[in-house]
Amino acid sequence: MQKKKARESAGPGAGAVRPAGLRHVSRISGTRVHTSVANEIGQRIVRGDYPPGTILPNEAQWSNMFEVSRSVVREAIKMLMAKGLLTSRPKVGSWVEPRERWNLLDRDVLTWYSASPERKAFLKTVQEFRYIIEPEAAALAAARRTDEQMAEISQALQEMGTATTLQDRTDADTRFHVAILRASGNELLMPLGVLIDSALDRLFVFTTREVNSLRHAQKLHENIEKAIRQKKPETARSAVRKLLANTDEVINSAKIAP
Amino acid sequence: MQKKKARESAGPGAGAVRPAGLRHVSRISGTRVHTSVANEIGQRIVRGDYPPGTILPNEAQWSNMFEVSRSVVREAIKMLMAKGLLTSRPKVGSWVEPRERWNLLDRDVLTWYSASPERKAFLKTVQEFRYIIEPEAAALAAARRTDEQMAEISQALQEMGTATTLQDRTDADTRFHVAILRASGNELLMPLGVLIDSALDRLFVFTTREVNSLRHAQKLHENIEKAIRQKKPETARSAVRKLLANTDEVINSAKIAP
DNA sequence: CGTCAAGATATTGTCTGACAAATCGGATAA
DNA sequence: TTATCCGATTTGTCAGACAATATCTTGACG
Repeated sequence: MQKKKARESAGPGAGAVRPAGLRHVSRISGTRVHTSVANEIGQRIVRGDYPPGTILPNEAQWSNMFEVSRSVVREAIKMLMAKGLLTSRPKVGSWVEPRERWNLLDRDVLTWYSASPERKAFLKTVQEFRYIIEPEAAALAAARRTDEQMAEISQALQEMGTATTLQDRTDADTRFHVAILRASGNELLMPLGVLIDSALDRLFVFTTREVNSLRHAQKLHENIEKAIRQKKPETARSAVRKLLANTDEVINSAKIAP
Repeated sequence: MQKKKARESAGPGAGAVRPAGLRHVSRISGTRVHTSVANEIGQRIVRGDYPPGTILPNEAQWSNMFEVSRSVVREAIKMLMAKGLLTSRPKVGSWVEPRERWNLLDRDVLTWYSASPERKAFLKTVQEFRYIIEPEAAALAAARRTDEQMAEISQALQEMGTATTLQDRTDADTRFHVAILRASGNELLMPLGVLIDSALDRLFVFTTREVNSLRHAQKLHENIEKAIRQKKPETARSAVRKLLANTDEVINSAKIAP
């Protein structure tokens, strides 16, 4: 999982001892420069620094700002273009596309989005979305899962139970939910795993849960696993709803962290 | 809507009178070369020419194959990378990522996907997905729609009714459904508009519907609009389900077109 | 014989500079 | 006033060079 990497703080490039001046984009070692530039620009756009419709600085300006070559800037811009964040035309430059064109379900865009000012609202939106998707996914999984897929789900559940650190537990939790999406047999549901990933990652902040709460959550997960194992779609559906309701409670009862 | 553009057949570049040889990628005038290259490579990947795990030709080879510069190839590859189709590393090259990493809900990927061999299966998957999403979206819309959003929905409906060509009708149909997604008030639902877009586009092939069938479909749409207008979530939900069921019927009763 | 280290090698990553193409805006002409 | 041309700006494309990185090979050594 590249989640770990994403969690690292991005200090000035580790291995970035460049002849002429330090890189003006934050890099983490091993990352390629165009990726960093794309991250930086993408984050700024999603964060709202450049509202939709705004003309962005031109390639030469980015190139100066970040002290990288124009090719790097161009490759970064192409990546953002591929995610629907912007469009360019000769003589006019690149401008930010309206939000409805953004590929919000893209892993990167979602990451940038989840880090933007309205974190609380974001989490609420994601939860609402999960309410729509996950119960149905579980129901489909209960109807169509293969034995391999079932094993994957069960294993993730077990790893949730035996996890020693909260981080490990969260990772296993994510695997559990994503495995269900996979078992649903609908390819279009799989890309939504990034959502859950992101949600649980955000949720991570809230979880200073005590043991009782954790045990309860575990039980709710077990119910889902059981329903899918026994191939009971309707039971699976409502089990997921219960889990989500519980998650909502956790969010609401927790004080909002910075 | 750039839907029109997507429907054009892609003959050898119109304005592509190049000094040395014709472009080896199909272009439509106005398109940029890197876009065409990305399209070509992306299509091949999604179509299955290069199964996941395969090492792709290297940049120099693409450059030769398409008779374009390496920078163009690189920009194209960056776009595909941004869509999760591939990853590259020095000395080893670029390889196709496993399908679950693909950003299937991306507009382009979806277009390539919908054109790939298993069209029928694709349509079925999309329909199943719509069953999950759209009823809930309509229910949310019924609960939260603003008057502007309502106007948008109603207008699309009306344009559906007065459309003279099947193409116009399909476009209005798409607008209708997307407007509902927008009115749902959940930003994450909006990107799914591309799905509906794609689905109706595919469906377009099937629709040699006679007048009666069209009139019936129109009525079903009206029911949805009415429920949202009257702010009745439960009614909206079931109205959408009825429409989708009708769509399924159309698909199943139609002979599969080439 | 196997294991590890150093070097050769292939491929992407980055830089630079140049020119082409597209397009916007204003100046000019009908 | 409207249409047309022209200049200027920005992205688009090209070419060639070198750097960084990872794989593979080869050889030394235990």
